[in-house]
Amino acid sequence: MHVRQLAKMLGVSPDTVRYYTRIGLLEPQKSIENGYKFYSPNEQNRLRFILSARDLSFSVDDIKQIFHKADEGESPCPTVRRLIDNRLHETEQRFQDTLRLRARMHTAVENWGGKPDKKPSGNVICHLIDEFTKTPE
Amino acid sequence: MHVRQLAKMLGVSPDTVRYYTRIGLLEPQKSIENGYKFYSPNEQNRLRFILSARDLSFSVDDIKQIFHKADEGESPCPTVRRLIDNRLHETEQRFQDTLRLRARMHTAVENWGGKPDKKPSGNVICHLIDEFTKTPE
DNA sequence: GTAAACCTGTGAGTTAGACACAGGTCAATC
DNA sequence: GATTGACCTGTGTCTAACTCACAGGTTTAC
Ligand SMILES: [Zn+2]
Ligand SMILES: [Zn+2]
Ligand SMILES: [Zn+2]
Ligand SMILES: [Zn+2]
Repeated sequence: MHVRQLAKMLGVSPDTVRYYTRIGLLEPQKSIENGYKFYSPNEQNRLRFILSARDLSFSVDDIKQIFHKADEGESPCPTVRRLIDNRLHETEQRFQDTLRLRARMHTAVENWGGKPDKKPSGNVICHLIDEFTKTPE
Repeated sequence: MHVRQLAKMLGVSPDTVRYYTRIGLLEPQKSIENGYKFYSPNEQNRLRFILSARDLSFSVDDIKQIFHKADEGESPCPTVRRLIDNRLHETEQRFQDTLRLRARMHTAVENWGGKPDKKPSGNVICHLIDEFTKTPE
């Protein structure tokens, strides 16, 4: 199975498969004849796993660590539990940040609704942005 | 005013100021004597504006466009209104994505709480991740 | 046989800075 | 005046997770 077919089967772009291959997450056999990469059922399964882990926000480096454990025959579960704790904290942080940002942006747009356009002058580059920042209440 | 002093005054890292300078958002005068960059009050004001815009999620490229308008004496306000609409959609998308991800992760961690560690076998690399993906209900 | 359509691997580009580092500058000594 | 050490500078390189560009190889249709 070549890169495009595998990509289509699992619903990702060929470039994504190429990327995972390039960094060593996938190790297809290389055809001597034309240099094309051939993905065995085992590699297909590995990609499936990568995508499952990705959907839980595991990073590529996390997945490398998980594979490393599994390839040595050890249980990757402790690693997985430890890693997802980090990712959970990150996600919570990102969630809170995005929540705050969204509120700020909504407030700004509402404030700007009744304001006219103005040309820049003196220190004021855009009065919308300048004034919104200076009066945050 | 040199890079470190300016950075400290506005609460960002010197590298951030250097970055904005490198990409042309700031244009300090260059001392002929020692090559150090000198930031005038006008440049200081520009950095203040950059940081205000950044806090509303305007990208560096957005800010370039805003500066371009303002430098030509035109009102950047229409540009600003158009750009923030895009950023608002992006932020909303990111918010929803993060919300969903957070729920998925919480569910996963709860499911994994009562499960033992297992060694990899056959097609299963990590049963926690594999089984969670396959039984999403 | 040839032309077009399709596919491949590799190299480079993307964001918004962070980090490393060789060297320049400045104040306080001696 | 020379020297030491602390501090500061610009420039080059690196990051995550891909996406895009591109020269060339392969397959199919006629
Ligand atoms: Zn496991
Ligand atoms: Zn924790
Ligand atoms: Zn404006
Ligand atoms: Zn809209």
